[in-house]
Amino acid sequence: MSTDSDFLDFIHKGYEQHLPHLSIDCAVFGFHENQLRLLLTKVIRINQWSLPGGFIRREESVDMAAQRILRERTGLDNIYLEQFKVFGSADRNNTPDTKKIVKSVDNNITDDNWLLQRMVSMGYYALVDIAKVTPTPDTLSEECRWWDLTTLPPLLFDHSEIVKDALKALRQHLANKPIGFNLLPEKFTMTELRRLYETILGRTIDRGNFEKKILKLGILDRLDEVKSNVTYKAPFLYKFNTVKYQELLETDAGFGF
Amino acid sequence: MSTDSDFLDFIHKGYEQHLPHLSIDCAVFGFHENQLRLLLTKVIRINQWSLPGGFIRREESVDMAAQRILRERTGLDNIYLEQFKVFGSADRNNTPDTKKIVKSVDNNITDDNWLLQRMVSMGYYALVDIAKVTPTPDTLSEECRWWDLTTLPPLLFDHSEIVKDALKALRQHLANKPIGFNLLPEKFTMTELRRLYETILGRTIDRGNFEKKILKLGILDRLDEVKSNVTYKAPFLYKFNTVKYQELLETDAGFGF
DNA sequence: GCAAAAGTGTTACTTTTACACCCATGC
DNA sequence: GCATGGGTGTAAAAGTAACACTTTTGC
Repeated sequence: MSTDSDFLDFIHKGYEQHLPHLSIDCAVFGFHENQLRLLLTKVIRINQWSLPGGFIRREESVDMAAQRILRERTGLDNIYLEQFKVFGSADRNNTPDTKKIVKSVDNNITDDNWLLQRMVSMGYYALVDIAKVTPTPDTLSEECRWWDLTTLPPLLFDHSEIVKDALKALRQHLANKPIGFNLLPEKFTMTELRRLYETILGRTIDRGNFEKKILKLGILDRLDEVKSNVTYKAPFLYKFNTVKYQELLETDAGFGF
Repeated sequence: MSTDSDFLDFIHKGYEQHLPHLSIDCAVFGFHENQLRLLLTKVIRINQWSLPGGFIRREESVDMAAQRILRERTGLDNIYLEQFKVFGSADRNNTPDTKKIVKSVDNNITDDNWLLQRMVSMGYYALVDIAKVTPTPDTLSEECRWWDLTTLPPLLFDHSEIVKDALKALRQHLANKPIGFNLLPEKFTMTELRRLYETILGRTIDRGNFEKKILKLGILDRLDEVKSNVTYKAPFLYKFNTVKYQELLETDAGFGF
């Protein structure tokens, strides 16, 4: 689907390969300089930003579709993904924009085109290490880049609501499961982890208490290594222990910050 | 859709009114004699039990569809409903049963019939006061009744997995939000409420501590009324305070039992 | 009186919170 | 030295868990 003719084919006959009326929208979160960031794509012609998204191929599961879509946007495999809500209003994508986008490619497209139909969207959020991502626009987009979550532009359709709900789900999950690590590089300091929690939960957390609490979970391994190039006492680096993490997930243990 | 010809019409042309490839499955929970119960429908011809479910009309939202479907099965309006997961495997309803059901009504139906296509299902769970429900089969079912959750029959498709996940979501939510009241009648005793929690969470809870904790939330009003016809000291009746409940939901307050 | 379950209180234990103290580093 | 942030400890407060004592009712 990289050439123009492939693209026209997708618009006209995409329903042969994809399920109609079903779409996926992903809120991809990253963390950089103590700020939560969101990956957005700029839709062609209408000059409007939207969440990365796509459709479900007839032979793939919904979860696999989300993984595939994000692989295309980020270059990453095995992304941490959570399907948090279904967006199913009858009129959520019934806006002039929808026609404008499609007709900008082929003005002969009729109103019964599959892309102009009602779409029920599966909302996912993803947590990624921002340094590993290569933002890549899709065929319907002219740009793909990170935005600071505090200064988002207006978004397509109900995508602002999706972001709001994704953030709510993320906060809820973060307070109950140790998922924050997915936003950090492999090695990180205790303060980096704490800043992440503070940013997402929107409040400060006592330094000493945070360290005690998170270490007691037993899911962090302290390395014999400190962060270099700092102008103060070099802090230890920690690594996330996947084995103990899995154990913790299964026990459903509380984790309230 | 009550006569046979309406039904044939639904099979042949239902896609005109409904979204294809999308279905809804509901795990409806009730509580009776200290047991959690589940509402099931028996599918015609194949002698198999399944979750109540249905399809989404083109003009209604997914949530409204779920409410409508359960209104038809239970006679109740404004049911407490939670969309907890999407079931989106590519082959989840690709079984001989699917054809058998549809072809039992009209043997001329072809494999491209909309009901035989892949279905992505929105999983909901519902909490109802079992005494208010009038179980009513739909056109594809010959029976609709309550089952004890501990002795469920084998279920259609992946419905057993849906039930398992619904129960998991219910446990998770119950421990964080005061939603259990939806399973009880308007007036209830403290012990009835505690038994409900014990049953769903699968463990005993100290009587005194439970009472203290739940009263401190301030969402229960003790009535000047006691339960009658008991052979022991008559316990007070309590009523659920909707106003305070809403406040609590908004504050996202913890509620860990 | 006795059994059963309600209503309430007491105490020990655990967890959380707030904050303090000293350490290492670069300027 | 001193400012900055790291690493660790402690004590008060809050919350939780275990259980005990009394009350009411029907038999």
